[in-house]
Amino acid sequence: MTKHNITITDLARELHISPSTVSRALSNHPAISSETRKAVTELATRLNYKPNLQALNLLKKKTNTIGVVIPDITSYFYSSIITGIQDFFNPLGYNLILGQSNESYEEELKIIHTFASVRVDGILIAPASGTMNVNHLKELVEARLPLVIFDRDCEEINVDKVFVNEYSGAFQAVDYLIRSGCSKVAHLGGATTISTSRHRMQGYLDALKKNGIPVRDEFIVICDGFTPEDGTKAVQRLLSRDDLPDAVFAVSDSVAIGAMHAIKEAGMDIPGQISVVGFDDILYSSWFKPSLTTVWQPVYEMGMLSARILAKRIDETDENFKPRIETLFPELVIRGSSRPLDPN
Amino acid sequence: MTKHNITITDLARELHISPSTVSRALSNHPAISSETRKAVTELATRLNYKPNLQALNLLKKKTNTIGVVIPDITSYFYSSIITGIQDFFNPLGYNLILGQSNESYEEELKIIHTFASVRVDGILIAPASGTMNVNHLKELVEARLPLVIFDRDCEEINVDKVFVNEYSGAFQAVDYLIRSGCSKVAHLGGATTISTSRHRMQGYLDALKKNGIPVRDEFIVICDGFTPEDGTKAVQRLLSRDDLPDAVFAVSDSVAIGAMHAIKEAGMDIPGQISVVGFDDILYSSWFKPSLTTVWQPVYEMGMLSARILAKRIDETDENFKPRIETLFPELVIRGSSRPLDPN
DNA sequence: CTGTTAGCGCTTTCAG
DNA sequence: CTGAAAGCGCTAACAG
Repeated sequence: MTKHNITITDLARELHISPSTVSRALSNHPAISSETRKAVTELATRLNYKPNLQALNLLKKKTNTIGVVIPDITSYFYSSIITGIQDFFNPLGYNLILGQSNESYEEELKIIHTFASVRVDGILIAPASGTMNVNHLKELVEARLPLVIFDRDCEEINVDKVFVNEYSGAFQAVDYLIRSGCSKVAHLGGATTISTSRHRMQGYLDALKKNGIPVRDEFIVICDGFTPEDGTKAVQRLLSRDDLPDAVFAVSDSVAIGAMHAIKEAGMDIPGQISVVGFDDILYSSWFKPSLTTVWQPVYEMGMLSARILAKRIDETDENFKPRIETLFPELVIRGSSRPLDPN
Repeated sequence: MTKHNITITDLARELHISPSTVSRALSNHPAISSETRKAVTELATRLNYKPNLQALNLLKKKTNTIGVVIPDITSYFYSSIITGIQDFFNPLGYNLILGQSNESYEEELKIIHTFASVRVDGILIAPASGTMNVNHLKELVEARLPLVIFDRDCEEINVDKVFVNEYSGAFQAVDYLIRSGCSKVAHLGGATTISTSRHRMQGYLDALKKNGIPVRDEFIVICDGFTPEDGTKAVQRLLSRDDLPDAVFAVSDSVAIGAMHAIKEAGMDIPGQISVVGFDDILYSSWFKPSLTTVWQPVYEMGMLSARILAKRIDETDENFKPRIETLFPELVIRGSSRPLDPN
């Protein structure tokens, strides 16, 4: 497929002027006669000239591209974040290149390396759950490549970060469950390698404590993953015991959906016998039966804010680096899978 | 943020050799003494040298980036396609840049233009529903920029295309509904500006015809959009009449979910009184109550195949262009929202 | 086996 | 107001 993109030199040759003049005319340089400017712009549009950004990049040492690394683009959560990032960066003339780690450290590493080679202007990353070693991120910092971490924390690395306050979300959820009359609240947790799962667990524990309810280890089940099937399996362990919980706080909506399914299969009523609360507020959460009470996260905002912070860092000239850590607050959305609060 | 990425010239200076020798050493050129090669590679790794792909791009007139334009990254359907595209292109050293049209022609136009400026090696596009004028795509073809259209058709433009056979999916669904004992099958359709909606409608009509069932206009409702709310509204119009359908074939799972909700609200049993079938097989379709019978689409495969075809076109040298049109086949997934077939 | 040169497309001094 | 020249980082003839 041979194609010849027309260049500034083509225009210059055609008009019998120098490439530099064409360049100036096109970039609205003041010192250009209006005639030549007109001639140039006219020819340019006629020939459908498009500036070669590659050449500019090389010259300016800037690519106007941002690398985004996420575990899974298929999830509503991360794709919404991307939308936020894009809505911030596109109007500024930046393009996004995407990498999916699939929760794998090796893939993440590879992505980071190609992003570095491509010379992206900055990187936004939600680290994979499999990422224990963060040397690849430290390298970026040393290379002074602007980096912001979002959603999941990497304690060892000191850069700009944007999170949702998972702790608060979990606390709100469990505290509400207790106030709605539940006293035996179980938790279906996520892998403790992920900071978000840990913080949600902590919110759960503290809400129990605040309400004077002792923690019962048998009411805490760690799921293998975040699928409904994982939720089903986990809740079945809970249901197989004599002493049943009267509420389940799940680490994610997906897990909660699986849990609801198993509870209904076991012939129990939601929320009559067991209340269920999830986390995320996924797209269809209000359309399940019963509709799912859950914790909404400001995902789009998280994308926007991460992008804004990164952009600032990219433009920054001064050297003394003070990392910024921003936290956004989630909100409890009460629906049909849990009991209403006493109107008192 | 000042950073100095080390270059091939830096290495050359350090080792008192010429840049070209360094270049050759790094690219495993045969005519290089093993000593210099060793010295170069060692220094390169020590200094953490990363080739500047921008420079290479300029030289080779190739960016190793692919532009992908989709209406909405947030949908499970399109994000799965992206995964397919990525899984094909990443191993080949290509990066993806993403554009979301939000179903708007203007946005699509803007995206296409920036992609052209960035000099992507090829473009994959699922046209926006708002795109009636396709001059921007024609321009790409004229500029000899490899282009493949997927998911939604643009009849006027003659390039490689990859689709799912929507007609077949719809036909299978409706034919099955009739064989399961339904005779009054309604259709909740999508905007007829979108080729997929039209083809699904046609499959519905032909399945009725094949089974000798007359088409009843009052059983066809076009939804305003693809949300559950749209499905709810549409099905309510159906339920407000005297003569009720005994089955509903919805243009998408999302619409079907809204429809199911409204039907249950109206106190009717699914599938006892009304069967419901959707289209897409979204992530949670088996977790609704009842679980949703639907038409599964080979989304990941569609992404992969589109990517493969684009890659071929990019590598192609010869000029005589024969567009390829590929069709993938969907499959009916029978679940709880419809009646089982008589086992005969 | 290695150095020199030119050039990818563009901007930007420095001279007219 | 315009042109010539240099250079961003790299590769690829062309000479040695």
